Amino acid sequence: MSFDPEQIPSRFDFQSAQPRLYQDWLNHGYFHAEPDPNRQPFTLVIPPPNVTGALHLGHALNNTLQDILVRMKRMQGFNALWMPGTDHAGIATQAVVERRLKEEEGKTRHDLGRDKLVDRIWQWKEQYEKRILGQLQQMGCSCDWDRTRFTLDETCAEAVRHTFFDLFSKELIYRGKRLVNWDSFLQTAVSDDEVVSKTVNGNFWHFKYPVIDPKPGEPQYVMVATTRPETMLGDTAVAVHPDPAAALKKHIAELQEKLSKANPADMAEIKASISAAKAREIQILPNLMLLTQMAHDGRKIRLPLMDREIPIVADSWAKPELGSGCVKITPAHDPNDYEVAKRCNLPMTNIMNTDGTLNAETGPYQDLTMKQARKQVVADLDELGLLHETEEREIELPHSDRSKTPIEPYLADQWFIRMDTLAQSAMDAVTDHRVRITPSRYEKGYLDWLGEKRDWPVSRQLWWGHQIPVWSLSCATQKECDEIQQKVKSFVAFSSDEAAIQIEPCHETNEVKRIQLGLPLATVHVCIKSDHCSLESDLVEAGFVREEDVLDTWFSSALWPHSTLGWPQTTKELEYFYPTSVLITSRDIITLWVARMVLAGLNNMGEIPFQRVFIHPKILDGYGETMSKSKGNGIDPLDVIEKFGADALRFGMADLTTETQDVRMPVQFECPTCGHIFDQTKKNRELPRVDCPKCNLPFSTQWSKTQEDLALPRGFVLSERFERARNFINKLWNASRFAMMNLEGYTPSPINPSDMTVEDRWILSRLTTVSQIVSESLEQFRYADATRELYEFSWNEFCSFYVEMLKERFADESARPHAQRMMAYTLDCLLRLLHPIIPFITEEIWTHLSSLCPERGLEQVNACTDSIMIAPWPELAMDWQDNAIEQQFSQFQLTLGALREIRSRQNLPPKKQIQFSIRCQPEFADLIQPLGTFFSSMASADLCEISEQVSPPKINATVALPNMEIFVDLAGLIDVNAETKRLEKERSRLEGMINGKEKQLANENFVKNAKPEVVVKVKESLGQIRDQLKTVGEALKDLDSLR
RNA sequence: GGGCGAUUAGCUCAGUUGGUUUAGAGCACCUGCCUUACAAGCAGGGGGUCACAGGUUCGAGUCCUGUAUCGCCCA
Repeated sequence: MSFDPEQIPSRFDFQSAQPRLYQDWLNHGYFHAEPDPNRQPFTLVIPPPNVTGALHLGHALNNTLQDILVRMKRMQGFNALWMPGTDHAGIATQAVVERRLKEEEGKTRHDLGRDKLVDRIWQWKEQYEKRILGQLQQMGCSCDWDRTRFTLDETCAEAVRHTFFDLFSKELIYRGKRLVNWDSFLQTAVSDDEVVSKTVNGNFWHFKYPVIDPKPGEPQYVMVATTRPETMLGDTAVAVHPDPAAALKKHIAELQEKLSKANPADMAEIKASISAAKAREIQILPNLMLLTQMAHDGRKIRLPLMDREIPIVADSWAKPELGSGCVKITPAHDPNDYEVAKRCNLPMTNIMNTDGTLNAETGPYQDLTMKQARKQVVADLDELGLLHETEEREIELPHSDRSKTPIEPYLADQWFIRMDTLAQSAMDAVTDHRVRITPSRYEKGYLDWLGEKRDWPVSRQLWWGHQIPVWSLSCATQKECDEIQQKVKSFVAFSSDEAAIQIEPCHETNEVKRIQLGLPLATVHVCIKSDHCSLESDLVEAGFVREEDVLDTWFSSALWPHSTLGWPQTTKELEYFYPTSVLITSRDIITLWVARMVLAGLNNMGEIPFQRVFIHPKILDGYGETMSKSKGNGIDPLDVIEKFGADALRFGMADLTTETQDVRMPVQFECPTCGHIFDQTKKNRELPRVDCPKCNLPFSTQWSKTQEDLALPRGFVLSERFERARNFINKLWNASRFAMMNLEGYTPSPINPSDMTVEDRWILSRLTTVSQIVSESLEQFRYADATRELYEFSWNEFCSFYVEMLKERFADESARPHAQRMMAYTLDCLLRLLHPIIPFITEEIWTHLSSLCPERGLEQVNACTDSIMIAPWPELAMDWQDNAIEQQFSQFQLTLGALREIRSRQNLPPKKQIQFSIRCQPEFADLIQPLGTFFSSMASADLCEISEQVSPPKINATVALPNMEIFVDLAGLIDVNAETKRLEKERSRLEGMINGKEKQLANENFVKNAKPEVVVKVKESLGQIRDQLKTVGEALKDLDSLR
């Protein structure tokens, strides 16, 4: 292939290059990995994005980091597998589809039925999965697409089923009545993690419950208060503290303790609390003590409206320092009351239907919604004269994160995973560092959460998900129960490898009550291991009914590292690629996902799922708020790719990946009409149309709804933070372009060390250091360090110095072949180091470079690989690191900088050639001399003389460097004032430093205590600075004489 | 209430175990340049009592304590 380097455009056309290069990689199968015992594997599983919606910037960050790592490992020779896939995200996806169904067709899921709804969700999934995978591809992700999995596909389903069966058999899964967070809109239980607390305006109602047959001196009523009066219909007790006097005393003591440590601002408030508590000791304590006694005597009160006798119980949940000191107990609808009921052995009365209306237990209130019932209950109590007071106050109300409706605590049948041993195994794996979490501070949260060992409720009353493989049948008597078990075991297809039985006794332990309520004695559960088993039909025939509920999404995600590799089948992939090497994810799912993967991996595989976990930062907007579509401050990665290119997106992402936990990214709008970029504000980010402040023309946003708004051009939501990366890519492109323009006639040959110039040795030394730093940084997930190193090196060393210095050598026929080889080799290495971060541009340049120099190398010439993707990772021999050369070069750089500064201060025209001389020791002259000619090309300054004996020209500008004095001949040019100003500034800087150092050395303690080498260093530099000051002083004197 | 983290230039961030010539970068700003790789560029410049108050130390942006503000997570 031949091409004309002059034709290369001065900007990288990423829009045309990206799809072309990506397709090329796909065609060559570079992303695909097959087990190969002769090579070492490196495995990553993608945190499967959920199919609810398109990817956002957080995903872009997450996947960029994974791709960088996997591309580097691939180049390092590992057999690298990046396993891709998506997550079905049960509740989230079903909620989205249901909402659309409602909005567009006015239907509910029940109108459609299970199968049809699930069909709809599959359609949604197909659409979004395609989009998500497309986004990953546009970002350049090198996933092994042949192995793409979905948490609801057949392979994953088999893994889920096996796991469920295994845990069921070990009795680590059980069904029980538990108080769950009930989402009455979606009609499912949601886990604690899916609940968010919101502060809303509410009321605090105070009611009087009449005491039954009060004795003389005893209160007529017990006062209780609640924010949810309708729940009183389900009250089964009223509680009072078992020792209110002691509790109140303790409370006061705690307040006093707090007061002693408080700062003045808070004191008044605490003092007020103390006096209030003390007043209580007088006003309400006697009454409470009386009630406590009544509780012990088994006295009862009459629950109004329901006309039910309920006990007064003694329980420490009732706080004597709060309200009336008594609290109503609604076990089936309040988590705290539920605990009280368990402690006091109280009945639990469920008053709610799954749709949030009241059930038959509530008599006349049946079928009312909670809201209606609240109104009615308050009115009815008021009517009876039992409403004491209504207070207004702000209350914390839990809401479902998915449907945004208030959560109803609700007593329901749920499947649970017993966490004690499983959680412990996952804790041990991190404690003994089989699994290492980076940054390590996140270990604490992981261990704390698992340490609670709370059983994990895994059933969800949804239709989208893995349906629980359990068939159940209730029985009324023990005999029936035994017979049913016998029958199940007699089925032809039954074997204990394929099916397991659990007996769940009725939660109602009171036999009389149980029979009264018509509850079964027990329920027989049969779990079947595999699908399509004839056992299923046998069971159904015998009257068993399959559990309708599906499993929590995290159940299937927990298996991801092994299920994607084919478990429970013993595939060659599983044997070879498991355990995976690294997991990269964000901190909000350490507990939800990471912890569960560890325990599932240990349970199913007997081995950890990954060796290392890297937790990356979270991207916030310029106001420090989480980016989200619902706020309008979300940046679409595709917009960034379209405007800045995928490489810029990736480089930008890597560049902000420091150890910090949050990074801010100010968000801007870009006007589609005039291109003006301006800050997004909390106000304009919510508008359906925005007027450009520059051209005044409106554009549409994600909020546009009306025909009129939608017809407007769409404004981009972007961040200027990607400009730095885009500019860097442009710089690299142009440096490479320059290289191409000068590689004509290149002949491959090993590079002869004796031909090497100072700058050759310098760039090789730097390149060696840089490649080492980049490898180490990426190995330790210090992405920002790697990008910064590469940025600095590419721009400030390679472009600003090495390429500049090569210009002259390319023009010299005799120096040209060597210079070309050096250029080809250096660029080659730099591209390889950059490739994992910016794969597209490096591949494009690689292709160009290879067409001009198909064989290149340093000590040895090799044919380059077809693609940079499969080129080896640069590992330069450490011999190339040369401290002396680097020091020499930095002396040159200092000199050049000084010359440029003088030119600038003196306002000399760029093309005006100047002369200068250097006075220094011979050893320094030897350093600078070989680079002398570059002063001319890089600063239009000719070095006339360099020696110990140089005497300054009559009219000159002087620069005092350590070990060197520079004199720029300014005859006929000098601006005395400018020069005087410059030197005076320099003088005061030097004086300041001398002052500081002298003080330091005058301090006996410093000289005595500091490390000797530090003291020596200070002394040395003081000497140097003094010399410099002397030079500056003399120069100023000379200048003065010119006035 | 508990935990984690942040606070460094107008903005976004670096600053490796305390000690290189008294804090760096990008953007923004000022000056001069279309110097045949790059104006998304080149050369130069201005701008910071490192949130505040104590402490440890010969020496603190860096370590300790407290305070303030902000963010996230958990209850």
